[in-house]
Order: sequence, then structure tokens, then C-alpha cells
Amino acid sequence: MPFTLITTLYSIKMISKTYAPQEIEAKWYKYWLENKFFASKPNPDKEPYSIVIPPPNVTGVLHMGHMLNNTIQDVLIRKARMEGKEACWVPGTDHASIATEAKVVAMLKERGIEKKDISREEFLIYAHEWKDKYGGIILDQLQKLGASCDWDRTRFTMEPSLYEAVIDTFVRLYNKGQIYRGVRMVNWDPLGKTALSDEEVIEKEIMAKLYYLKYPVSGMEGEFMTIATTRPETIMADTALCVNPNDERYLAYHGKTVVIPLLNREIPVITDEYVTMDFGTGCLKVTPAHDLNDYELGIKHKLPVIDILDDGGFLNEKAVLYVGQDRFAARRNIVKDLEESGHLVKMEEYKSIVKTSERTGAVIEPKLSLQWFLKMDEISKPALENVMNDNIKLYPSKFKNTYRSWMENVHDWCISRQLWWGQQIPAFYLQDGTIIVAKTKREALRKAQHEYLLFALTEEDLTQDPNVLDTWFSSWLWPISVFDGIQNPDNEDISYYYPTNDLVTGPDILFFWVARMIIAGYEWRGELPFRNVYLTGIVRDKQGRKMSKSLGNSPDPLELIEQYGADGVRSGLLFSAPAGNDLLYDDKLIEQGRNFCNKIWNAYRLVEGWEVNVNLVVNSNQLGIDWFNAKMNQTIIDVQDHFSKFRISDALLSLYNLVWDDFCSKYLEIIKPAYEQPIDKATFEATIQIFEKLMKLLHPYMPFITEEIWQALATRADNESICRATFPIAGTVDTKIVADFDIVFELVSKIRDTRNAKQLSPKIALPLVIKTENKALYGQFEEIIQKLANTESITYTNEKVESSISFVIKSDEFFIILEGEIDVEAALETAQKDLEYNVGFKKATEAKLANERFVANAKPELVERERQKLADAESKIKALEEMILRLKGVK
RNA sequence: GGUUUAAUAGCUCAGUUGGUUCAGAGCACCUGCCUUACAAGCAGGGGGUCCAAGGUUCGAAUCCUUGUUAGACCACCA
Repeated sequence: MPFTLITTLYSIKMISKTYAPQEIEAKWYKYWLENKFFASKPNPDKEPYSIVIPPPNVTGVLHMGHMLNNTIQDVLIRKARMEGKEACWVPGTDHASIATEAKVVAMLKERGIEKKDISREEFLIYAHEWKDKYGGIILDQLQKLGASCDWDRTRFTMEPSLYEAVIDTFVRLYNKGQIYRGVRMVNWDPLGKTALSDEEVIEKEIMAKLYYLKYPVSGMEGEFMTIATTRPETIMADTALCVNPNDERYLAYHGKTVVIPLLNREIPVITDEYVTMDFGTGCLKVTPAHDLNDYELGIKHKLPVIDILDDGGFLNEKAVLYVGQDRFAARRNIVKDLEESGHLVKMEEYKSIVKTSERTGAVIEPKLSLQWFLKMDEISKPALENVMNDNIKLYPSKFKNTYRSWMENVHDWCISRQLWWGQQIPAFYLQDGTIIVAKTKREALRKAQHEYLLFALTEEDLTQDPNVLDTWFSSWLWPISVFDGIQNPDNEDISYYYPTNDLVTGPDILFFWVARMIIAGYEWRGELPFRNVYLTGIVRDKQGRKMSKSLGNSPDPLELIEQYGADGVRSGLLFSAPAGNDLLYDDKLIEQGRNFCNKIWNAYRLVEGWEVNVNLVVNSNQLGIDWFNAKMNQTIIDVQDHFSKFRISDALLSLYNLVWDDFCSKYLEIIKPAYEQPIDKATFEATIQIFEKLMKLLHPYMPFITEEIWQALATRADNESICRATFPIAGTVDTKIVADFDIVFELVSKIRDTRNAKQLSPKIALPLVIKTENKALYGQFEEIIQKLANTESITYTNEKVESSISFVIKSDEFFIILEGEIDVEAALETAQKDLEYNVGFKKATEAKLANERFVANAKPELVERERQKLADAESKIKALEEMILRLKGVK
């Protein structure tokens, strides 16, 4: 620690030794907003590039998944903006009916208000208040992350225009005959008291009990039929027992009736091949009201339906017994009573699956109810086709299979929800039950008057359906509705920005949302909603568990930003986030991101501290500049290639290596003047240019630090931001200089290795002798080698060099002259190993080239490369053999 | 049960059309270093039977078959 302080005192200018993101992030974000750098409007001269944000829940707060997801979107949009496209990232939030309504209900409860005691209108007033107060926090949090959304375009799925779009959609689909109302077995959430779609249900494996119950057979004294059930409380709703017709054990009971225990109601014994003989007892109780399969069995056998549960999961009068009890309490009680009455044969531990509500966690009850449905078979066809033929591309493409199996087996979509927070279904009922679907009550009235000739009707005679629409029934319009494309399908925005380019979201909502947006896209615009879907992985903890509030294993994203800086968090997350792969979060990743920021910062500190001497000329630096530009050009090519394949992580890693290894460790070391020495003008200017380019390349990933440094490197106009600077374009790659430098770096590495092995201080300059036929090559790099490896002046020879450590690169031999003993044995061993390897390699290559089929079948350039490798190996072997002979001679 | 994806260093993962000396990166580990940009750092190093067994091929981490293990999705389990 004391050293750190001293170093700081010595530094030329008193700028922070470590990068301090807290000081600059707010400053630059404000600057970006004030100058409207993220704002976009249709511009016919520019190519549009648009992304719509997956709208987070309006009451939600930022979690790690959002961080990853939105960072990727920001990278894409910032890069497109720098590439001169008209980049538009539309932000917004989702009203999330179940989740939000649950929160409002809880809030009201705290204030002593029960939902059932207030009217719908009052409730909605509270809900909007709640939304205005707590809603949209997440959008502010996205700003902390650096998200470059066009904030003036912020949308909310319940705002008037989007609300109308949803209503409009419903009416149009109803009129097309795509929406119908019907009684179906639905997933019922007894806590939320609403129907749920299959996608909103989560299956959980639990240990349950399987109860074996015996039903007395009527007219056969002492005979029983035993069934196995996990839900003994539903026996009061039984309307039959069912066995497989081929089951010989039960042949005698075909056509008989049995008596429900405790209740003493008679029910028939029916037969159906649906029953599996070897599960449980092979005898099934049929409860049409409370089980989907039983329901279907009931329809087939024309059985009555007895629904013994109310909306809240309590037993009603139809149950006769345990009326008013909660279903789970009733289960405990009936088991006790059955045991006492002797009808409980046995209990078994049983691994079972229960369905629970995604939002409330309540155990789902299959329930018959009257709901609204959207027919999916026809409307989903283009959505399947256009993903399968790659008009819309999924990244990674493995999700195509999952997508197909879902789309080929779609069920009609239950779109009604028994909630208040959401778009109320625009269906109006006359007193006789006639349904009139219209955008408003007024229109419905007019329709009733004209179509049914009921001119005496008034608005009071119409009752609107109390239900609201599934949240996804509004979010499936998102890419269209944010541009107002439902009501005004030809407006300037939608014509320009739609179809959007890329969608970034998690695979968990591929069907909920992505598939349905595609459906809506083709239905309403006859066109895809986006061209590419980038599916991010799920962020998990180190043990691979999904991050969740209940487990408490998720770090607070805002604390992370505070601690490591937004750029550190962004780049850290992306270091290991290939598309579709889950990301095992570890603070180590973010630390790496922060360290990267710090590395860049320190490179800047070095450059910033230089003084320029206009009279100075350092020729060798030009080689370094040329080399780095070649490396940078190659990297830009790689980065663009990665981006074209959505390899966002790989692109970042390429840049990371370029900055850390090539720029900092090599380039800056090559051109760096000695301490307190000035730098020449040409090198300085080239370095500033390189630095600016690097900042631009990194900007999409690390917007804040790159803006800070880019602004500091040169004088900029007030409204000139790196946000809108031009993304670098690759020049031609000078492969010759890259190859030459590879040799130089290998040499430097070998010298350093020797120094390390001999425990020599880096301060001691080592004498280097080179035996080569290509003196010109090394000649031009002498200064660089001296600087990087700290050698004395380099000499050349054709003779053997005594008292030295030697090694071979290509066909050249190098000697480092050392005082004292040289370990000849060790040197011999190393050389022998190297020789063996090369001889082996040579043999393999020779064999390959001797193989006619290889020479005939392989690509010509490949064969040529093999020949070159063989030649290299031969010359290296020759050099090594000479070296070994000499070493033996010394011995 | 059906479909599907994967298995590469201690950990997390790259490895793109089968062909560069292809077996790689980061983290972790080991050795040395407070060298005036950076110890959040520098220089160097060790570490893998590419799940197994067959097959195709001039050539296999890569393609095929079978098996093992793990995950995902869908369906069903009274």
C-alpha cells in the first residue's frame, strides 16, 4: 500500500490510478440525453435499424437476465448507429396483468381495503396510481446500464393507443371467426381466481401420497373395487369407476354399480381402453369436473359433471360433505374419515407432478369454465413456415426444432383472464345472452339496433364482459403497436422501421411471446416482425441454479454497477455468453470486466502523460505502428464476421485480446519512450489515432469509458460524441509484417524465458548473438528486440558461441552469452526433445505428401502449405542437429 | 414415453466447410517480480486418452452407428 501512494505522488499528472466509473457515467449519460444522440426519426437517406425492447413488467426491477439481454441489445444498436444506420431502439413496459394486479391487491390489503369491496373503476384508479408511482423504475435502471434507447418513444401496453390496438385486434379476429367463446377445461388459479394458459403453468415434482380406496360393489355383499388416487377429496365428484375392458380381474364387475364411500351415492362401472392395467389397481375413479382426462372420458361415456369446488378452491354444496373447507383441508379430513370407516386400504409415497401458477404459485385446479379462445391452427401456419425456411432466423438455430414441435401442436389460445387490470374484452351481452362484439359500448348498441332491429335498446341493456385479455394478447402486437401500426398501418414510422431487425430475448418466452409476435406480424402486416431472433441464455448462479428472489442467489445489478462500473458489468457478462447457452454467473466475470476497464484506463494514462518533441525522429517505431495496424485490421475483419453470425461474445474477446495483448503488452512497449523522455510527433499522432479507433471499436460494449477517453484524446465539438462516430472499417492486412513480428515475439519470449529460468533480473541487459542467413530480417528489428527483451547490442556470427545458452527458431540459432556455468545436460535434453518432435512431425508430413490420395484430394493450397511445413521442419532439424553436436563437443 | 441438445484442462466454455504445429481462451494453480501506465499489474510455467466402443476417410475433437451420462422441450402418469 505505501508503494501505491508513493507511485501516485510521482505520477506526472494527478489522475486516478484506477478507473473510477462512478465519476463519469452519470456525466456522459446526461450528455447523451441532452444532445438527443439516441433519438431517431425516419430518414429516407439512411438504412433503418430497429429493435423493440422485450417490455419488462411495469412493476419489475432490473435483474441479471435483463442486464444480459439489454446489454446485447445496446451493443447491437450502438454499433448500427456508428455504422451510419438510422438506429432506433424502442423502450417500454408491459402491464403484466396477473403480476401487477396481485401487487395492487396486496397494496390495498395493507391499507385495509379488500378488492371485493370496491368497484372495478375504483380498483383501476388505484392500479394506475400504483403504476405511476412504482412503474417504470426499471427504465431508469436501464439508463444506469447505459442503454441507448430512444426514450421519447417509450411505450406502455396499457396506454390508450396500445389499448385500442388490442381491442381493435380482438374485434377484427372475432369478425373473421377466429375468436370463439366456449366451455373448456382450463387451468384455474384459485388464488388469482383466473384462468391461465398452459404456458403460465409451471410443473413441479413433489412427493405426494397415493391413496388406495375401496368402493363397495352394489348387490355383491363383501365385494369391493379398489382405486388409487392422489386426490381423495374429489370422490364426491365421481361419476363412474372405469376399468380396462380386457382386464380379467374386473370382468365380473362390468355393468355393475358401486357406492362412493362416506357419500353413499351409486355410480356405474364403465370400461375404456384408456385405463392402463398395470398402474395402481387398474381401476380408475372418473371425476369429469376436476381432471382433464376424466372430462374427456366423461364426454365419451356421457357422464354427468359434478363440480364440487368454488373459484377459490373451497368445497361447495355439491360436495355435500366438507362444504366450505379448503381443498387441502378437505383432503386431510376425508383421509381420516375414510380410514375410520375402513375404506382406506393403504397409502403409498408417490412422486407426482403438480401444476402451479407461474404468478401466484397456487396449485392449479383443472376447472370447467366459460372462456374466450383464439383458433390457432390456421393463423399460426405462416409463422411456422417462415421460421422453418429461415426467413426469420433463430440464433442459435437449435431452437428451430423446439419451435417447430410447438407450432405443429398448437392448442387454441385461452385469451380471457378473470382480472381487472388489462384490456377489458369488448364483448357485450344482451339480457338474452346474445353476444355483440364491438370496440365500444356505443358501437355495440348501434350494432344491436341495426343487426337485430332492437331499436328500443339503450346502453343500460348492454353488459360488457367483465374479463380482460391475456397480457400476451397485447404484447404479441408490440413490434407493430409501438409504431402505431394497427390503427394507422401506413404511417411513416411503421413503414420505415418495420420489420424490425433483431429481437433479443430469452428462450423461455419463445412460445409465449416470440411465436405469437410472428403470428401477429403475418396476420396484420403480412410480413415478419423481425429478421433475427437472438436467444440469450438464462443467468444462473455458480451451482447452475436459476437466479431467483426466493433463493436469494441473485446479486443486485445496481450494486454491481456501483461497485464495478457499468462498462465492467456489461463486458464482464458478455465475456462468457454465447447465444442460447446459460451463463453461470460468477463475480469473477465482472471483475475481469472491471480489470479490462482499468487496463484501458492505464493505457490512456500512459499516452496522456507523454510530451511530444517535434524534432525527434524514431524510425523503428514505424514498424510497430505498421504491425499494429495490420493486427487491428485483421481484428476488425474478425469482429465483423463474428457479428454477422451473432457471436457477440467472440467479437468482444477478439477486441479484448487486441487491446490487452497487442496494444498494451506489445505495441505500447515497443513505442514507449524511456522514463521522462519525450516521444516523437509521428509516433504520438499515430498512437492517438490507434487509440481513437480502439475506443470506437469498443464503444458498443463499453460506452462510458470509451466516451471519456475519446473526448480526452482530442478536442471535440460540444455535440460530437463517440456515439455517433464512424465505426472503423478494416484496411488491407499486411500479412508479411505480422509474420515477421511473430518471429520477433517468439525470440523475445525465448529470451525472457531464459532470463526467468536463470533467475536473472530484468534490469540486466543480456548479450545476444544470432547465427542466421537472413541478417536483414533481424537487423530492422534490433531496436525493438533490445527494448522488449532488454538485450545488449545484437551481434551476428557463423561460428559456435562458447559459454552461452542457445535455442533455435525456424532455421536460425540464437545465443545468449552468460557468465559462469552453463547446464549443458539440460540444454541437450531440451534440444533433443525439440529435435524428436520435429523429426516426428517431418515423418508425418512426408507420409502425408507421399500419399497420392492426399495430394489428389486435398485442396492445392493445403498441399502447398504441407510442403512449406516440411521445408521448415527440415531446416529446423538441421539447425538443431548442429546445435546438439556442438553441445556434445563442449561437453 | 416422444423429440432434442450436449459431453474438450481443476472450473466455465471456444474450436466456424473434416485439413495450418489443433488440441485453444478466460478463471484457478505454480515460479519470479513493487521494472515510473497498470499488483485490478508484469514476465514465465505446468495441466487434457477431446465420454466409451466401433465405422467412414488419404486424414476425425469435428461425419456415421451403438452405448453411457447430463440437460432441455413436449406428452402422460389415476
